Amino acid sequence: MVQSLNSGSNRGAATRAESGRTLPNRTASDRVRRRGEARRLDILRAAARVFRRSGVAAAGMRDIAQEADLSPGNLYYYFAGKDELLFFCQDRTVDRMLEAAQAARAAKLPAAEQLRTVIRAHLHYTLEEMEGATAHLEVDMLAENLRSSIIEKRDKYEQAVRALIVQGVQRGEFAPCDAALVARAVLGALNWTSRWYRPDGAQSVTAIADGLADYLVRGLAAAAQQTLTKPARALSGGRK
Amino acid sequence: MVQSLNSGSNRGAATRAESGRTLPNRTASDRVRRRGEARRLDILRAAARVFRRSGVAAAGMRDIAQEADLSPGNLYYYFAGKDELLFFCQDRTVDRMLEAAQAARAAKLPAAEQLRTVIRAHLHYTLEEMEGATAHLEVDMLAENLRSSIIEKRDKYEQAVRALIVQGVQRGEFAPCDAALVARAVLGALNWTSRWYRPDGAQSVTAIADGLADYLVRGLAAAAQQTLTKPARALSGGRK
DNA sequence: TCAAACTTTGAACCATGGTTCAAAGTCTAT
DNA sequence: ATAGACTTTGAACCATGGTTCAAAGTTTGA
Repeated sequence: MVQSLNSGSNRGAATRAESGRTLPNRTASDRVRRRGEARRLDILRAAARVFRRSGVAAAGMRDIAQEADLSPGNLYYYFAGKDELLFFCQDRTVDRMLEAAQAARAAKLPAAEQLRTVIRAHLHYTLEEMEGATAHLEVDMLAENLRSSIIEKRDKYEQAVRALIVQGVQRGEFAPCDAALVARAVLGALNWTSRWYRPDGAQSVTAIADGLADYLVRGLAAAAQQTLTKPARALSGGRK
Repeated sequence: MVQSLNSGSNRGAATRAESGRTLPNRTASDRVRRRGEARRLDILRAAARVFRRSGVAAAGMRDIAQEADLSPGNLYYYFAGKDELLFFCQDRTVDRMLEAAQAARAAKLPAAEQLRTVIRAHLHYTLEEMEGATAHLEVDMLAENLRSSIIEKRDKYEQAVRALIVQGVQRGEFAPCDAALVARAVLGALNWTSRWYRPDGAQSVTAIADGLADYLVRGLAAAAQQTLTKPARALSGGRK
């Protein structure tokens, strides 16, 4: 879960850090490794930025290298290739979202609030964190071996959201519904934001999150308590 | 609007059909032109199929040619290139959806029913018609000139949906809301279906459409009439 | 300060895939 | 049947872009 960032091919540093060779002084090589990982993260963020800006397909390794301030060839010292770059972007993001979903589900809150929390987290990780890991959505570009791993986690996340809805229904807080379908509708509405959201737009991410949550939760709320869960916010457009 | 299918580069037939040259017998050359257009449509459908199967980026001209039963080079006799192929796919689909949205809005029906109609049409054109013109969603691949045209129509469509929601609110059939955001949420939920829908899955397209409509409309319905507009369907999964 | 390990470079390699083209095949009108 | 228009072919062209690599630069440990 900690996902030390170097699981796949690691030609670079950090590999032989474990190899028990009684190093007289461990702090120094630790510093090297630490720096290496930091570098990797920087590169990853740069890549995510380019992915977001140009789209995964159009993003070239040369572009990414430039954005990360290093030579094209040097990229391959830190990552095995574009696939791995994309993979880590996606993996980090989906991990965060999964965590958030499971935490929300465990929390002692009304189902509506749980869902709200998930929605907020989802948009945060999709649009803000990790330079807006929009890459999360383009799984098709990965080679089979990497892809399946992401798909699996993605499915797990979807299950978590679905479970949250089912739970709400069971508690009587949500109206009965086709939870699988609704979960997909919610996730679709959320994921689609990456198509139209612009960082310099009128609405902040949290404003968008709140607005979407209002609508998406209302469609679920059991008729009786509809107005109880949360007073529907006024119809505004550009509150910061 | 009729979009005679050959607006861009048309090196092939149909171009000089207009050239006033007093043809002794028009029916014959008409037949040729007719056949040409039919062929173009076949190719377009084949392309759409490949786009859907492999994704726009991964779909190669050679694949498309094979799917359409002709040689790679021959494709270029009917279409200027991959861009144009993708363009026509998208253009046809968005035209249909726009039509449907405007028709629905003009119809004398409760807002909830109007929205239902749009949702059904949207999914129909996205998942079924035109071999499931999933291509509709990948605008980023087109060159600037073609892309802007599609974007424009797409925006127009979004406006139509939004207007429909606003209208519902004004009539008091929908609860007040941020119509722009809700419209995007609805469209997101709909467009996202192309990521998970499988023709051989348990639910038919109309079943999915109904299910989504139930949820998406309920989130809009004014509290008072909520149960009036449509009795919420039972929670089923696989009705044909 | 020296050797080993770690980084960096950028030019070159190479597969992929969109596109072109000249030659050949087929159909239509007379 | 024949000229001319319409189709088809598939090999070759070429730009793009991911990737490799050998050599050079820098840091670390003794």
